[in-house]
Amino acid sequence: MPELPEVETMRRGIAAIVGSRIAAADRSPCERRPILIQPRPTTLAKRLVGREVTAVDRLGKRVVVRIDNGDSLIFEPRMTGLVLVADPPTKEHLRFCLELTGGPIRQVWYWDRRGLGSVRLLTAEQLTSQLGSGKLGPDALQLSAEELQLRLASSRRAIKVALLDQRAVAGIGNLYASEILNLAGIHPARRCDQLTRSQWRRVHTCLGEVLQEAIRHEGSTLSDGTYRNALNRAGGYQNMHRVYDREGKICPTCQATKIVRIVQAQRATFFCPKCQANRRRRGA
DNA sequence: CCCCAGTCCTGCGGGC
DNA sequence: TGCCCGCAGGACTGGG
Repeated sequence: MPELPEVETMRRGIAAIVGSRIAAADRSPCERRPILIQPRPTTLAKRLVGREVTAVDRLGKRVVVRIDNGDSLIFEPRMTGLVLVADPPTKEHLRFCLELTGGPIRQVWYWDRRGLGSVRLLTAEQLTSQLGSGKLGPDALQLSAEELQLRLASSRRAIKVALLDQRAVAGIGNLYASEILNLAGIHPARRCDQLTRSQWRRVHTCLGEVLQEAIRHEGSTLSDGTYRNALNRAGGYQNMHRVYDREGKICPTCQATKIVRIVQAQRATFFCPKCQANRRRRGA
């Protein structure tokens, strides 16, 4: 679930660790099957302890803690991971802890109910080869309309499926793909190679609007309540959702048509059949 | 190139 | 009421 807005909120929640020194790094006592930690915890701690944090970045849906020797500690939350500085939702799903000195934040926790996520320490070379531009497309918020069109317009895939491809554009997931296309008025099954230039501009504009607004509201906490910011507080953007998880409800744009749910690439897609009619030109 | 199904995992909600 | 099954999907993999 955590997509660009949620991961960006996590990043901001621990950004104050820049300049702090790492005092300890360890998996937390957790009876669950251990999550992926690389390298093994003892080696990882050896490489981290005593080092200084130089930056906290985001790469797509991952939080990247930069270390003063060029290494990067990558938190990848996947479905249910959280990066916390206080009060976890439950103790039993705490997976990893970073202890810090010399700054306002003493501990950064990685919490993960389902445990599909990971904590990995990568060298600069590993980072480039595993998460560089060949593996991960440009960030959704650092992308011009022209580049978006250039990267996707020759594809025969459905636009909604293509937006989920992290090699094309990094950061968009299942929830925001539906939201973006509803705001843009484009049918999710429309083939990329059939979108007009003005439609690509609209996708680009709406992509920025939806993601920025979601960041402003600190992300979406769905009914399962899993996602929280670093202070264990729920986000607010779920109250702004136009279509996601709103099958059968009235579309907020046309105020007339019921939202429909379909499945694309084995994932749920929500859209308004009236505002997002599947034809080349809208309205004309 | 692209598609599909399977994999990891847990909690919840529908159905009986 | 209680239990079982299926579903949720981010990233990845293997087969077609």
